[in-house]
Amino acid sequence: MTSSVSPQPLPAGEPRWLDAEEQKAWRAWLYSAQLLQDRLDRDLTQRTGISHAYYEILVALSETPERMMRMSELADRCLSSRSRLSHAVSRLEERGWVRRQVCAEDGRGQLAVLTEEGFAALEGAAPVHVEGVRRELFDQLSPEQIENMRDFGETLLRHLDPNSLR
Amino acid sequence: MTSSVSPQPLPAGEPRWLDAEEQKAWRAWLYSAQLLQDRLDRDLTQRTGISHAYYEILVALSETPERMMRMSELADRCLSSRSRLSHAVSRLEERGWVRRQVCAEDGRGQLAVLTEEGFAALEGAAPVHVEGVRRELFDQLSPEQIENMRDFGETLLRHLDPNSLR
DNA sequence: GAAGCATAGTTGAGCGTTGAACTATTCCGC
DNA sequence: GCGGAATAGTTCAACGCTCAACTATGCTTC
Repeated sequence: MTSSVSPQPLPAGEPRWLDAEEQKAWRAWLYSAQLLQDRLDRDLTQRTGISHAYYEILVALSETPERMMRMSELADRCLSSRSRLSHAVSRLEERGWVRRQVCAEDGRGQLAVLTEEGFAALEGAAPVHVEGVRRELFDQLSPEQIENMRDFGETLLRHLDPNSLR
Repeated sequence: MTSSVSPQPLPAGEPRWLDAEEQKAWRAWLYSAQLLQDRLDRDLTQRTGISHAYYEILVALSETPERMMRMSELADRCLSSRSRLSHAVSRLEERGWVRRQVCAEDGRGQLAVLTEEGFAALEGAAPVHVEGVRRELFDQLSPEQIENMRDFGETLLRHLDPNSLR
């Protein structure tokens, strides 16, 4: 958290406070999202030694034909800042799961490449991950609720990040 | 992330992989949740100097009659570990927004007390926070989608944390 | 009332994230 | 092809979080 406060213009007039029903809806979403992410991350980390953040990086790389990707593209794909991704890839390099390679077409660029060891680690973690998502999310919801979840997510994504609905 | 891997029993048999539609629903939820939390936290932090985590602590304290709460109760309310909350309260103490006070009924306990300065900081941040939640969330959704969001959240909360539906 | 155990909270070290400053390369206009 | 702007990625320092170890108080049972 930076401490520099730059007060930007807020809409004038009384704040549009949430009423009791809106509060409940907001809290239900916030708490469920935090608890679910926390539970899945904890479960995956404890069982496989791979945090959800690292898992996402490995998945992204594994889904490309050559199992490699430009650093910036990988950062976007993982909703990560470049700095954060750079640190994370360094740590994955130490584990021998990813290596860096200068990009042939652009001398400024780097490619993150998934190693065989990295792919094996991902193969080990994937069943644990999918089982967690099933157990904590899909198994708890009706088909209609799942459809609503998707509709809700896609609506928000259109607003938050128009480029992310690939 | 700890690196100690303790392989616990997974259900035997083939993993129940997600099909294409399930993948889309899962990703829509995950990305929207991450982007929304990120956007709200960033916006609040930049405009007020108060992160969402700190904001939640101040709100919890402000909602009690005496503007004070036991550390553990506050941790539960904020979906926080005790350690995390203890660190956070220390940092809020440095800002003069919270102070600690030994609990009269239980010598082991501590009360976190919201100071006048802390309350003032909260009053300044609240309009910014609610405006963010409106702009990024409620304003993007139909009444039906809002109802679905609540239903979804409450369903998950019953599974994840049966005590959290006050 | 002492021993053993449970509970409340803090501390410290290590890891991860953040935002700003920095290096290196490429692109653009002339 | 030169100078300046833009882009790609890394590094650093400060902050925050996690887990485990620790202190201190209260509870229970004999």
